[in-house]
Amino acid sequence: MPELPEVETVRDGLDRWVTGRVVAAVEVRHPRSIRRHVAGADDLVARLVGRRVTAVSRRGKYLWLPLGSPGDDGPPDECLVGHLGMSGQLLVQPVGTPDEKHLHVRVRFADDGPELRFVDQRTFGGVLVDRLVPTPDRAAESVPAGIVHIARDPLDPAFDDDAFSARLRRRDSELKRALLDQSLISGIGNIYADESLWRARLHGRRRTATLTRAAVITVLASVREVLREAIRAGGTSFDALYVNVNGASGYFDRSLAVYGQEGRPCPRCGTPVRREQFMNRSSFSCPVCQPRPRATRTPAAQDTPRRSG
DNA sequence: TATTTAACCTGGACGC
DNA sequence: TGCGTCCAGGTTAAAT
Repeated sequence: MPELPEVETVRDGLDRWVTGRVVAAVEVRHPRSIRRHVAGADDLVARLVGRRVTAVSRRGKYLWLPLGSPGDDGPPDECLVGHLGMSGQLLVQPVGTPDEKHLHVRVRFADDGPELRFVDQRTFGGVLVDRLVPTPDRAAESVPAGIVHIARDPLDPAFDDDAFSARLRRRDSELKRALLDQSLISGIGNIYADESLWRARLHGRRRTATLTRAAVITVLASVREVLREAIRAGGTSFDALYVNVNGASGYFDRSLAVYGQEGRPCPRCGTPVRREQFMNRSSFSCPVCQPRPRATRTPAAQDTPRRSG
């Protein structure tokens, strides 16, 4: 599933393949993929054609391509925003390559070179054109207007560890829930939350208000370690749903300690990894390295029975 | 106001 | 073989 490492891998690929190119034509094949562009497909196309992609930026799981205008050297005021959802792909394909089954948006460039395709099986992702606005904390930076509520991600040099620690500890919530809250810290999804918590030896149901500042810093260090390793591996691919812009899979799935490893030995202590239900998701952890906090040991928190078969 | 839950969506896996 | 059900999970509107 596309979390920060997968999105960063895509961003890096797009930067190499589309930055500096001018949009010649756009084809919207599935309206759901542009549902967040409320003005509709015609407006989206009109805002893209003739614009030059000046860069490829990212915050958390969001990507955007700032759009320059011919004859205007000023900073871009609009951008093409993309979110991959659960199964979205941004592919760079030679013109004439057979269409993918779930190809929803195609962008052709004036140089007749490889085209950009948005492919999405489950259509949770999408693209839109949005205004670029100054970030609340740094006026010199800009982000798409629709994602100003998204927090900086932990690999952002401007991420403030102390401010995050203070906000986290003020919350009356659970640690994993907080790590998945993109308005608090962005880029982390179910996979890397579980892997980070395992490295930090903390259970996801640990109450945030009970964490010391040192514990929060340990969690942040684990998160960064996992994310950086995953980026080096090109992301995590369980199936064909996540690939880079050239269609290649990442291989961080070989390094996963607990996620998807139910019943297999914990790499640290050998205890079988457990699976629990949490926030309508599966959570994986080590029963010994990550004991459940006693106060939240409720029937609902018990291990999920294995599916028969 | 802060926090939690449910719905959205598709296709593969599995049981019958 | 075919049908029904479960499951994956990021985001956000709705509920608590």
